[in-house]
Amino acid sequence: MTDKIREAPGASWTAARMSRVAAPLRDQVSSVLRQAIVERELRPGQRLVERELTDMLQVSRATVRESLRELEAEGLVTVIPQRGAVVASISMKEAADIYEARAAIESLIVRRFVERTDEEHIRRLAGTLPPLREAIDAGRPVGELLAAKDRFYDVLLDGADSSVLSTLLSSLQARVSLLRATSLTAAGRPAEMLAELTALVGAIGARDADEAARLCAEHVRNAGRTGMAELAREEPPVPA
Amino acid sequence: MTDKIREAPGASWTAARMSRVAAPLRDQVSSVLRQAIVERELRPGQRLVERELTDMLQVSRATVRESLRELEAEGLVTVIPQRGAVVASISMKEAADIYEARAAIESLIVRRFVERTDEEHIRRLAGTLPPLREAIDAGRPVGELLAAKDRFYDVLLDGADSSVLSTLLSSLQARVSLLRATSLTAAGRPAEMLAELTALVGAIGARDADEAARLCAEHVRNAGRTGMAELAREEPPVPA
DNA sequence: TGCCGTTGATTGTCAGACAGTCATATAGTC
DNA sequence: GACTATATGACTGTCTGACAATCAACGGCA
Repeated sequence: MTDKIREAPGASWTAARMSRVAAPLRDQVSSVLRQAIVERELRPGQRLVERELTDMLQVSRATVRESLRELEAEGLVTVIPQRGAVVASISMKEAADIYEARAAIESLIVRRFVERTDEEHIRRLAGTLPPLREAIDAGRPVGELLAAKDRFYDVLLDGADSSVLSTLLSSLQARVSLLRATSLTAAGRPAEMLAELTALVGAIGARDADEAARLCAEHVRNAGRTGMAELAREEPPVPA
Repeated sequence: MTDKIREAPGASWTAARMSRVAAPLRDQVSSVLRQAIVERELRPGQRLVERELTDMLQVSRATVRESLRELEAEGLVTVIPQRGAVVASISMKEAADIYEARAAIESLIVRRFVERTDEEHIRRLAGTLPPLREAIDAGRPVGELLAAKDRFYDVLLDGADSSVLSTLLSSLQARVSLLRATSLTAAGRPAEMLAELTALVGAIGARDADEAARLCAEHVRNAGRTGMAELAREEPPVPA
C-alpha cells in the first residue's frame, strides 16, 4: 500500500540508498532526487510522498523535506499546499519560454567565451566535436550523444568563467528535461546539431563574437523547435 | 545571550512575528527573511543563527531550516557546512555577470511585450512614467523611486506574460540587491534612467522590437555601470 | 609567543507526536 | 438506483526534544 515507488518497474534509482559521507545528507538526497527527475525515472506529475522517500532513502522526514524545498526552488518539483510535492511538469508555452531564455543566456556565455578565452580553450572546445561526430555516425543511443554534448558545454562554461551564468543555464536545462522528448530523438537532428556546433566553433575560432552568439542562439532555437515538435506527438503527461 | 538580533538597533523587521494565516508558515518565514535581506536590514555576511531566528519569529527550528533551504536555492543565503547560513554577498565580478544576464533577459521580456501586447498595455506602461518623473523632480528618497520603477516593471512583466521570465528576472534582481549601492544613489542617474525608460517606451509604442530590446539592454548596462561604480567607493562588506 | 586541549555554541539529523486537510469509501436518504 | 452527508484513512505542516559531530574561542602550558 505504501512503497508504490519502490515497486515501480525499472526504478533503478531506488538502489541509491543514502550512506553517510562527506556532504550533508540533505545534499545527497537532493542529488539523488534531482537526477531521478531529470532522467525521468520519476515522471512529471508523480507524487512524492514523504514517507515513501524516507523509507526508500533511509533518512528522516526532516531531511527529505529540506531537500524538497530545494528542488521546489529549482522548479523541479511543484508543491501543492496540503497535498505535498509532485514532480513538476511544464507546458509547451513554458518550455518555449525556457528555450528562449536559454538562447539568450547561452549566447551570452558564448560571447564571454570568445572575449576572455585563449587558444588552448578553443582547441579543447574543438576537440569535443570529433567524439560527438563518431557517436552520431555510429548511431549510438541518445544518452551517449547527450553525454558527448555535455562535454562540449563543460568546456564552454569553463572558458566563459562565470558561475552565475553556469548556474542559470543548468537550472534552465534541468527544467526543460522535464519534457520527455529531446530534440535529438528526431531523425536527422543529431547531424544538424553537429553542423551547427561546428559552425559555432568556427565563429569562435575566428573570434567573431557577434556571429558566434547568433549561431548559438539559432542552435538553441532549432533544438527547441524540433524538441517541441517531437513532444507534440507523444502521449500526454501522467495525470495527477 | 540569545536575542541578539532582536536587540539589534533599528531591526524593525523583527516586529514581523509570524502569525498563523493562510499560506504555509514556512513561506511567511521565507518572505520575511527575503525582504529583510533584500532591504538590507540583514547585511551580507551576517550570520543567521537558527535559534535566534526561531526565537524571533516564534516558529520551530524545522520551519526555519526549510526556509533557509529555499533562500539558499535563491542565492540570497550562503550555507557553510557545519557553520550555518550567512546572508550572501556577491563580488563585483558576480554582480557584473548578473547585470549582463539581466540585460539579456530583460531585452527578451521587452521583445515579448512588443510582440504580444495590445495598445491598452502600452498605455498602461506609458502611464507609469509620469509618477516616476514627479518623484524624481520632487527629490523623493531612493526607496520611493524604486517603488515607482517597480510599477513600470509590473506592467512590463504582465504584458510579456511569461512566468518563466518573470521568475528568472526577480531572482536576478534579488541577488543584485545584495550590493548596497543602487545605481539610483548616483547623482544625476535618476534623470538618466527616466530618459532611458522614456526612449524605451517610445520604441515599444512604435512596435520596434529590435530597437526596444537594444534600448533596454543598454539601460540595464548603464544601471549596472553606475551602480557598481557607486559601490566601489563604499566600505567593504561586513566580514564573517 | 605559539601550540594544544577544553568548553560552549551550533549545526545536522533523527524520532515521535498531533492537529488540520484532502480524497475516498461508507452509510443513509429520497 | 442516484445522491448527499459522514466517517475514515492518508498525508502534510508544524512542534518538541534529543544527541552526536564540528567549529571557534579561550585559557593554560611550554
